[in-house]
Amino acid sequence: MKIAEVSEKYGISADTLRYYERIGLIQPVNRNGNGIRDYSEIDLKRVEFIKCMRSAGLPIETLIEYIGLVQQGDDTIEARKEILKEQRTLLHGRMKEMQKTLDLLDHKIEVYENAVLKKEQEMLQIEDLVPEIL
Amino acid sequence: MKIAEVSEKYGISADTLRYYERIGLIQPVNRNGNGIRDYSEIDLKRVEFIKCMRSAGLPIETLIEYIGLVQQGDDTIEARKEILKEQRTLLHGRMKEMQKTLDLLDHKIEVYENAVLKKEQEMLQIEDLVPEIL
DNA sequence: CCTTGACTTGGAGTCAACTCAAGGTGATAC
DNA sequence: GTATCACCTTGAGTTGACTCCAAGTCAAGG
Repeated sequence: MKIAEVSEKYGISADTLRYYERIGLIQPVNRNGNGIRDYSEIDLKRVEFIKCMRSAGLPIETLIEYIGLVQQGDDTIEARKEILKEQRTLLHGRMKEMQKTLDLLDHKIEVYENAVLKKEQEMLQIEDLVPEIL
Repeated sequence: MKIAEVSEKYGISADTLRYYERIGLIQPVNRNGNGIRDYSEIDLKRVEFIKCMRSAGLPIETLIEYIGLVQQGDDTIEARKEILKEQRTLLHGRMKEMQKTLDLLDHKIEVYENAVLKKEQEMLQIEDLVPEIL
């Protein structure tokens, strides 16, 4: 699979895919005869994993460290687990913050909704008054 | 309340508080005789609101726009509501992404946990074997 | 009176994460 | 055979959000 298709498939720009590769966030992708990247199924899995982690805000540096450990083999399993656990904790914390914000947004929207309703009712009352004035 | 206390109270650096004020994210704070900021209760509420929104990743630009509308008075209620609704949708989307990532992290951690267990069991078996070899 | 320390300003510097640009190669379409 | 197109590389530029710096003011303590 060529870079444009991968870009399309995952919604990541080709520039970003190359960038990820050159900084070591994604392992080097195989090339066809002309030096053009040909993403394998495994490469796609890796892209998808990185996309998932990045979309949740895990820092690139941490992910590079993790990928580095993966490449070093089974002796690093414990270390990898620790990284993931730490990131899980951090992620969990951020989600809690976001939930608070979401609740506040909901509350504010509701307040605004009532404010609009109130305004509309006032308008109606004015309209209602018209016949009585007449 | 002086800037250092506000900074302490909310965990936002004094630099950032001044920065927020100069870009219009926080309305100008009253000064005492010597030009030193003296945060009122209302100012604190504003700081807290901004802190909450920023911690969830709402962009500064959007918040500036919102604050601008607030200052323009009641005619902007509808517009404000729309901004908040849009941000709520975006936030909701991000949280869903994060939940996916969290699930994946959980899964991977579990896999690693099992891998470690398996390794330990192998070790035990080797140890078990020793007496039989002897 | 002088120093220390918390505050002020405006502007510059930093950081993460892209994103773009310039210049080059090779396959395909006309 | 030449124009177009998608790809390549390296290095520079951009963006958002701070963060730091230099130079200055003021109040209080020794």
